[in-house]
Amino acid sequence: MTTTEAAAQSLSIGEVAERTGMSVHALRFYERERLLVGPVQRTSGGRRRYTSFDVDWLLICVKLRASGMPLADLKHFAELVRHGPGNEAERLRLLDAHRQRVDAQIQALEECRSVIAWKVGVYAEHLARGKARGLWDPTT
Amino acid sequence: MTTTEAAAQSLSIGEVAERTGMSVHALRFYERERLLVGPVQRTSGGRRRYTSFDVDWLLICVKLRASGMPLADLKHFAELVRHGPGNEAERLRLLDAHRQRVDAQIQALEECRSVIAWKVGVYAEHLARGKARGLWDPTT
DNA sequence: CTACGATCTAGAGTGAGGTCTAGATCAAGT
DNA sequence: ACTTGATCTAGACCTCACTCTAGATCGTAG
Repeated sequence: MTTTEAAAQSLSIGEVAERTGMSVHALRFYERERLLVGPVQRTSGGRRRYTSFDVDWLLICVKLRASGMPLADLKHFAELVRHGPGNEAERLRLLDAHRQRVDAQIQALEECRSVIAWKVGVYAEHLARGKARGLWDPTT
Repeated sequence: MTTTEAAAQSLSIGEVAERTGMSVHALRFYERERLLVGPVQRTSGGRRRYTSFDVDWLLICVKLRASGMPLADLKHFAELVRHGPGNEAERLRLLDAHRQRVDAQIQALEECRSVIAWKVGVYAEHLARGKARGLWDPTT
């Protein structure tokens, strides 16, 4: 076996990049910016070793980022978790506020979608009816 | 009456900013970047006068941007419309590709939403059951 | 005529979120 | 020992989409 044996317990930065879809650059950047709950462990040689907790946290980060949470909020959330139990109410507020923003975003996107779909329909119909007929309103 | 009389036909940049939700800076920027279909008309004094076509186009731009279309694609779309009839098939392709991206984005957001909602539930339950109990998995 | 706000231009600056580079070090295979 | 590829650090650099600045001009109200 290769590194896969020890990997059950800890992963290299490259392996974590693969599993999370982040780049190794981004992983180092996140650590520098204190976006992780704890500092990442190191081998005697100075290489990072990520635990499955780290990976789980990163997977959550990926979801939060994908849904538009700014890094500042992510950092705040990481700080809360870092300070341990006792601030769950604030974590809840943070996440719930974000959930509401995501809901709003989905709504907005669905509205955009229908506008776009309508325009797609206009073009499709235009093409179906045969090409180029005189006055073609560029805004429709 | 103020400017509202002539405004039925053409609007100042400030009025357009109000109606589209864009800033006057952004409006000038869009023009410089050739994101509008035509050049904006000017008064003898050099002030911009926007037609209702311009405004309609800008409202479409706003929707496309809000749904994540990059300015480069918007520019391409503007070019196609600028070159008049004959390229409707390409316009259709462009818009339809974007619609598909929007669909994917909505799907992704809904997935994020459910992950977040689940975590919100975890915190809510934790709080409901009374505070701080020993081993609290920071990743859940 | 004077003020004053809105607009003009060219170009510099901003903030978010990474991404890349250089030069060194580590670890594994042969 | 040598080669190769992954990783290390600090810090420069990048793209995107605006946003702002300075200094001039326009246009309207008083």
